[in-house]
Amino acid sequence: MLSLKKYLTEGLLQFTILLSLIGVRVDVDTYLTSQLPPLREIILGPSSAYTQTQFHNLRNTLDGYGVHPKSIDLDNYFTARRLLSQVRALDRFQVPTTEVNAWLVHRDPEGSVSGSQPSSGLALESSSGLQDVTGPDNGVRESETEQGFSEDLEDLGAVAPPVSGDLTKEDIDLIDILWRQDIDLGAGREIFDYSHRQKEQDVDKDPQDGAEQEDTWSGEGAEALARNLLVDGETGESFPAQVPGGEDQTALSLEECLRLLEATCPFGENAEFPADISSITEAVPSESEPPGLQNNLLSPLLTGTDSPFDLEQQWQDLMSIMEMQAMEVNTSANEILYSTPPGDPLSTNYSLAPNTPINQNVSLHQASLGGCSQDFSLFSPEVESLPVASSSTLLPLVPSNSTSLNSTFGSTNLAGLFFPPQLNGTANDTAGPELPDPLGGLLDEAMLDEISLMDLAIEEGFNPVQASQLEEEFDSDSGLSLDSSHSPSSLSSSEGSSSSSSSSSSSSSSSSSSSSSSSASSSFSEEGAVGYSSDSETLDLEEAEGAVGYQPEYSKFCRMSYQDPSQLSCLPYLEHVGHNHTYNMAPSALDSADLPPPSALKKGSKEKQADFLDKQMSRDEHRARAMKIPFTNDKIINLPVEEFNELLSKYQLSEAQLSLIRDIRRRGKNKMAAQNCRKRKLDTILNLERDVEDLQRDKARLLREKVEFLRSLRQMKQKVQSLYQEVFGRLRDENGRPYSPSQYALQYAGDGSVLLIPRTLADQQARRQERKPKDRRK
DNA sequence: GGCCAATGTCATGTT
DNA sequence: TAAACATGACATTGG
Repeated sequence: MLSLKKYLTEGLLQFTILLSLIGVRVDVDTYLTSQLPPLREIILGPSSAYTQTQFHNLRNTLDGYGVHPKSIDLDNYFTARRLLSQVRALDRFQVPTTEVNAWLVHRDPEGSVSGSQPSSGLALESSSGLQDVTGPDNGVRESETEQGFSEDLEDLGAVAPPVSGDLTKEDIDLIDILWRQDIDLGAGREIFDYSHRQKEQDVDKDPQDGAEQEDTWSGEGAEALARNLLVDGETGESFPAQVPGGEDQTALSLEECLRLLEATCPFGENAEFPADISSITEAVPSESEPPGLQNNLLSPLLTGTDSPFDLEQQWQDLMSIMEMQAMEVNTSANEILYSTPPGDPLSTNYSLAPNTPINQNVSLHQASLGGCSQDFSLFSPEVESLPVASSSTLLPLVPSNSTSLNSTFGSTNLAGLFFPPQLNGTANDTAGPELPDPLGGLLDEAMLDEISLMDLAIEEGFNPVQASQLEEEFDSDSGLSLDSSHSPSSLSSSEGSSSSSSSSSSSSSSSSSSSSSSSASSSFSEEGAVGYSSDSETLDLEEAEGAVGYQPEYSKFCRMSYQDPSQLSCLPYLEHVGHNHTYNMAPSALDSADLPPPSALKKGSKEKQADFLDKQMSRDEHRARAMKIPFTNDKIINLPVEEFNELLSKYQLSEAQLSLIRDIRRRGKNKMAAQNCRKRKLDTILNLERDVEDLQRDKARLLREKVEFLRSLRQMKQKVQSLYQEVFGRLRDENGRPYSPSQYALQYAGDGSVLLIPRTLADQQARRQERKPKDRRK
């Protein structure tokens, strides 16, 4: 709850208030107290971990906005952007407003990112945010929008009829203004400051200052809206002069709502905004169709049967677009966007490649049916195929203790096993195991060996019930995916694990040797060194793909960087890995190395680059430069001792310089050693982890096999029992009377013949055979 | 301001 | 014995 409060910032509150004012019920408590994890996860969407990544991206790409990652305004920024994106998505997909409202309220910054769960909020937000940066120039976009957006509405099932040809010049001007407003950084940034915005709102509420803007919006509602709008001096955007009163709540259209929201979040997507505004203006005839709007607004997504699309279709569209927007960020978005033929509405409006497959079905189902799908994963086909009755029916076979089972399996007197007590009369503890074995030749030797193995397992504390429970447990553990039968590659992966251990260790040694002998850059290029973060990504990828086994390629990604961190910084996504620890640096050295000359106030690009390199330099590099060491730290560290001494002898170095050089060499070597050590540790841990997984997989497989054996054994026993009863029941003495089971028993002879012997004799033979295994054990 | 992961550094032991 | 390497422990930094 506390974390949620953090996100109930001003923009969010304003939006919530607006929604409530226009009649949408905002039942925050219901949502907050909702104990439905799937819904929560769907709504929560991104986690802080994900947004952390976005910090990097946004900081790198949205420098113009100047939003510091730690700035409290960043929350407003993300919230507002997400709100805007979702509101804009409303007209395209007819997502009810109430659903958007729920997303807002439920956003939890501490929620975990789930790759399989569709995090709609941030997906839109991040992709759009980056899209802003990579966005094309206005001119191209303008033409694209004019051509395509109205068709988009038609194709996406917008409510209003297509109006592509009805765009007035005012509309186009408005679009242009809004684009500039989005691009314009000056005013928008200020609005994110809460106090500043508060002041602005105060000013806006001042009727004296209420310079009303000329209404440039199309549609009937625009006039009414214009009365309440003020003009942003810098962007030309309309701001709400005052919040509509309670009587006019229902009259506030979605368009007005969007504009109000837009006023609070000037960082909105400029890529699609004009089209969206027009789309909402025309696609949602808010005032002319109040009942429909109300219905749309009040009908949550899960019950949206009135929507032009069914629920699944909406989710699929939404998710596909979000993913494709994300893809677009990573690829050359502009080319995709503007090489798209205008006839393809989807790709035109959403900057999508026309042929990009929409394959979010699974994710969408997980989104809408999250809880169920998770639960379903517990019931793997194998578990379901394992009948519940089998566990229960196995129960009679479960020995009360290990010795009884031993005697059961060891005894060859099947009559004592199969006959019910009332039938054979030998079901007492003493007589039963000692009965002779009439059907001893029925069981295969190999099967008996397996059964004896099962005995060992049982003696270790496992019984069939536990085995079945464990089996179910392992099977249900989708994360481990221990069921070998489920994944065809499990055995091979297990083999790969053992081989990978050697491979990783060998590669480890090779990497360390190369790192010590070769230059840093070469080691970097050869090893493709990345930090631990990439390791985790690789692991996540493996888990996401369901591949439990060790991937030999893993060690390649597991290599640590042995080179100067500054080289890592060349890779933007690894910037956070290459820390520049310049602590403990002597102030003099720092000063002499870092302080720019006074003339450096006007920095050129080269100077900036030099500054950047300076910052990337390590502490020892700074020291070496300060002490005017005439060779590079690479040489100092990596040269062999002889060459190193030779190098030192070539120069006239002071004692302080020599001391520093030796320190640099020692520290540099130790640094590499520490990196090697940590890499080895990590490799060891990971290998152990995989070994554990392999062992667990083997254990689960053995338990499954045991259950299967017990099941087949039970079936065989039943068959033998029925046959025994049938044969015994057909036997007649001289007088034509049946033999008494308490006095006679059937016994298989060694040659396969069946003998009818007295029970006492059978008991004696059973005792003898029971002694033999005991003697063997002794 | 605390937590955590990544990294650097030192001391010490081992090869 | 010196050099290189390994490793635990601690410090620092940035998110």
